[in-house]
Amino acid sequence: MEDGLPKRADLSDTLCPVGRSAELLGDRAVLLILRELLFGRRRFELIAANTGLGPQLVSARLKMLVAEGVAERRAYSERPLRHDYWLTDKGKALFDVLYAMRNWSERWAYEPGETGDGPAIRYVHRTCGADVGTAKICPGCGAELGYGDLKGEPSLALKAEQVARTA
Amino acid sequence: MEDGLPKRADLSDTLCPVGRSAELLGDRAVLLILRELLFGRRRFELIAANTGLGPQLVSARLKMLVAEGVAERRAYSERPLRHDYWLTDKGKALFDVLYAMRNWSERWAYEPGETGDGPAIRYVHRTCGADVGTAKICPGCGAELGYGDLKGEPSLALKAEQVARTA
DNA sequence: GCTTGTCACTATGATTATCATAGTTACTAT
DNA sequence: ATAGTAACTATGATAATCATAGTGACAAGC
Repeated sequence: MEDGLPKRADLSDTLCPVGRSAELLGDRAVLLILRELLFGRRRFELIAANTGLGPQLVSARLKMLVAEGVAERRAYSERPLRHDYWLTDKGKALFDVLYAMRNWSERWAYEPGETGDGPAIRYVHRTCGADVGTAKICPGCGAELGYGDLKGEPSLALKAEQVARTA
Repeated sequence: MEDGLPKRADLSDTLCPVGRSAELLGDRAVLLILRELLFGRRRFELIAANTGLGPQLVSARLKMLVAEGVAERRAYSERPLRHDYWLTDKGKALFDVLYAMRNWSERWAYEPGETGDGPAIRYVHRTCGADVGTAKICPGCGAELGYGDLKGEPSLALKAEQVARTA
């Protein structure tokens, strides 16, 4: 392997929409990298450090995400020549999936008290300021919540973990 | 391996909610099995046939899903003794994630005309009858859409594929 | 009462992906 | 000239997956 996803029974041509996205999203590395990109962490080394994935895996998956049109590779410096990765519109639309994952986890994946109190990440609607909790539509203004609409505030415990990871 | 998920860098204790669910959902087999369970296909052989996964993988993942409290193993016949798998509330809540995946695919994952015309699966809100398209809240009555609220009608092309798979 | 069939699995060996670690390239800064 | 930084590539050990075949418990037909 060196150019993307594992080669298993191929589901990319199934007509089932869940099967199709499962080909892309049913991969731990991809989900973690998308998380980083959605949070605006675009540089290779940052992604590798925050996800704990080896550079070979990060490299393979980023290439695949670019090939799939989910991400774009851009030069952010000419000398020295350096590249980073940005989500395309197709990639940004995956926010909904990761947000649903986050909501599920906040409700079902923690022991009581594990995150201090309150959620692991608190999300606030940028346009109206309401704390959205784990809602799909803003409890403050009723708007649908999509890419770019929310501002996340990690709990102290999660912040500490993130600092430890990149140190 | 024989008792669940691959043993990679462990993320199940990360405080990040996306990381935590990625440990569960970042696996093609798990997503496909959840799709089957959400569609009410509960028997082992049906799941194996519809997903195209080998029985060893199906077995390992179902065990893990039961251990995680996402699914439950029930006897549906005493003689002969036969078991099938049901989603728990924790499992049913994953509907939101798979529905987000479906919505993303319908918008981004098909070539024009690939599904005939219209979506690969048409969803109708059970309580008000509206076609929900790819909305997060019902365009007919404004209700939030969750597990059990929708009735799916696969396109002719998808139906044909499903029949071919189990034949 | 013996064969065939069904269903939920388990066993096995070849193939393929992942992990940890180290190394490379192309520059900048001291 | 040496050290540092960022984005990777290379390598070998380990671990997961795939395809295929087989098992155990029963039912149904001849």
